[in-house]
Amino acid sequence: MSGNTENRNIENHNEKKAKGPSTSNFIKSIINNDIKAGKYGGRVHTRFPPEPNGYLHIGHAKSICLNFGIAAEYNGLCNLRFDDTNPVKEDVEYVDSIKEDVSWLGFDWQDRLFFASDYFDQLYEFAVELIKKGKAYVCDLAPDEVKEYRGTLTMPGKESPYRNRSVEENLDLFKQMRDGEFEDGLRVLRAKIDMSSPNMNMRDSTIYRIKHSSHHRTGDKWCIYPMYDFTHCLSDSIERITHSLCTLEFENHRLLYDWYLDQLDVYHPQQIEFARLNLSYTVLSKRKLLRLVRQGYVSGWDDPRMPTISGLRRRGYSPRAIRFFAELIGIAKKDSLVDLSMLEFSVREDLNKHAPRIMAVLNPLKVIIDNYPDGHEEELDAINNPEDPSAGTRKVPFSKVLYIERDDFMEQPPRKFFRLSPGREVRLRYAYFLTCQSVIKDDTTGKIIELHCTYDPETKGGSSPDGRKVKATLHWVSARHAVKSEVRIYDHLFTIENPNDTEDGKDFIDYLNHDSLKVLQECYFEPGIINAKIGSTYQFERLGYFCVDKESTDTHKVFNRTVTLRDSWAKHKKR
RNA sequence: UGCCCUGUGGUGUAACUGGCAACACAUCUGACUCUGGAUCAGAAGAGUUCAGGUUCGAAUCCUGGCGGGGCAGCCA
Repeated sequence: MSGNTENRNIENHNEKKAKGPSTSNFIKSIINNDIKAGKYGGRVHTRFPPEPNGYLHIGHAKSICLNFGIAAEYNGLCNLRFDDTNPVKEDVEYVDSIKEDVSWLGFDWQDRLFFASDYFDQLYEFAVELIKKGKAYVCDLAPDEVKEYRGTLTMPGKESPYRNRSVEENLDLFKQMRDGEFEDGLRVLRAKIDMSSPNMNMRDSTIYRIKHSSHHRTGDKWCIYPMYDFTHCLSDSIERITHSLCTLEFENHRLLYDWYLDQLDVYHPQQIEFARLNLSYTVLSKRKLLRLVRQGYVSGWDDPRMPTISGLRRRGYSPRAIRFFAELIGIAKKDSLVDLSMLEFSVREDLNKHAPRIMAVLNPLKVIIDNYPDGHEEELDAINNPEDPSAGTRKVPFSKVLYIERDDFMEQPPRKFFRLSPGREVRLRYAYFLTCQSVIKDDTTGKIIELHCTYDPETKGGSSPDGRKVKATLHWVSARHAVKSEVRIYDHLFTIENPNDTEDGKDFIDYLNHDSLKVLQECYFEPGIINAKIGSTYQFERLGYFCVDKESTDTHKVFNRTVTLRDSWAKHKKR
C-alpha cells in the first residue's frame, strides 16, 4: 500500500518534469476502451481520405498526423485513400501533390494507396442490393423539385411521387442510368429513409447521380457517380477501417454512415469527428485558398505566405516542425482558433537544433576599421551550430571594411540599447572588439553613410585579455568577400486574427495585408553561402531562420525568411 | 423557433469517468551567455458559461437558461 503511494509520487514527480504537450485526447480514450472491450479484435486501422481537388494545407496536416500517428501508436495501419467521386472537380495534378505532401510530412502508406474509384464496381453492386431490399429508388424529380420536396430545417419534407416504384422498375431504371440512357440531372438513385427526419441527411439522400464526365482514373467507364456518404462508409468498410476520423461538419452524416452499413449488413467501422484547425491571421479553406491563387493575391499554391504544405515547405518549415505542431495543438471537438505563435514556436524549436548558423547582413551599414591594415585579411573560426557540436566549424574572412546591420547602430542610443553607438565598444562575433569613432553622413539627406571605427587587436577571437566586457555582439560580413543576394521577408497574409469572421458586407479579401511581402535586394552574406542548396535552411545569426528559395541560381541566391528569432529587444522597442 | 455538437487562464489542450484545476504557447522577472538566440530558475493569470439540484465532496452527474458551431448540393 505504502509502496504504491510512493510509486505514484515518483510518477507524479516525473510527470511534472516531463515537458511537451499532453498526449491524451478523446479519440485515444475511445480507442483504448474499444481495445479493452475487444472491439475489432484490438485492431486499429485508420485512413486519410482527401479529395483530389486542391492542395493540402496545415489543417490537413493535423488530420494526417492524427490518422497516421494513431495508427503508429497502436501498432496499426493507416491508408491513403483518395475520395474521388466527383470527376468534374478532381484532377491528377492534385493526386500527385497530395501524395508528395503526405510523404514529405514523413508518413508512409506502404502498399495501401487506394481510390474510392477503385470500388465503383462494388459500390454499384451495393446500390443494386439496396434497391432489391426496397431501400433505394430511382427518382425523376428535377433538382429544384428535390429541393422543394426536402422541406426545411424546421419543416418536414414530403415523399417523392417516385418513391414507391417496384423493385423491378428501379433495377431497370438504375441500369439505364448506368448505360447512359439519360442526360445529367434527369434522375438520381435515392435512399428510402424518412422524409420527415429531423436530420436532413436522412431525407432520402442521393446515392448516385448522372454525370457524363470522364474521370481521371476510370475514364469514360461510368456516367453515374456515387455520392460521398454512400461511398465513404462503404470504402471504410471494404478497407476494414476501425476508426474513421473526420471533421465536425460530418457529425450529422454519421447517422447516414451507419444506416448504409446497417442496411447492407457489412463490416461496420465507427466514425469519430474532431474539430478542424483554424489558425490566426490566415484562412484554411480550399475555396478561399483557391481564390488567393486564382486572383493572383499570392504567387501560387506554394507561395511562402500560404498555409499550404507546399507553401510552408517553401517557407522553410520542416516536416518535423509541422508534426510537432500537430502534437502541440491537440485534438478536441470544440472549434478554436490556434495562435500563430504556436506554429512559430514549433519551427524555432526544430530549426534551433538543426539549422546551421551563418552571418548575413540584411540592411547594410558600412564600417571602416581605421587601425586595421589596408589590404590585410584573415580567416576566423566560426561555430556552425552551438546546439550541435557535430556540425563543426567554418572559416569566415575578415578585413578592414565590413558591413553591419543598420539596426545595430544608433547615434543617440536610448536606454537599454546595448549595441553600437559613438564611442561605444561592442564585439564583432568571432572577431574583435570594435569601437565607434565617428559617423559619416550624407550632407543633404542626413542619412548615415558609414562608420569609422577602431578595433583592439588584443581581442582576437572575441575576448579581451584584460577581462573587460562588452554588452553586445554584432554579426558582420567582410565587404570585400561578401556575396550579395536577395532576401524575402514575409508577414501575415491578413491584418486581422480571424479573416473568416468579417464585418458585414466585407470579404476576407478586404483584410489582406498588403505588406506581407518585402523584398530586400542588397543583402550581404558570408562567401560560403554560394554553395547553399535550394530548400536548405539556415539561421542568420541574431536575425532568424531562412530558407533557400527555388528561384535561386548558382550566382544569385534568394532566401525566404521562415521566422525571426525570439527578439526581446524588438519586444522592448514596441512598448 | 427543428435536430446534432460544443462552452476550462489571453490562446490551445489535460484532469486516470466525482477528490486541492495541470501542461504548453503567449506575457513578465531574474540567472547565464561571444546570437538581446538557446538554456535555466521563477512570477502573474482560470475556480471551469450562468442558475438551481444530487453528493461529505462536482469542471465531471441531473434540470433549466445563455453563448458558439454545423445541417435544407445531383459537393466532399
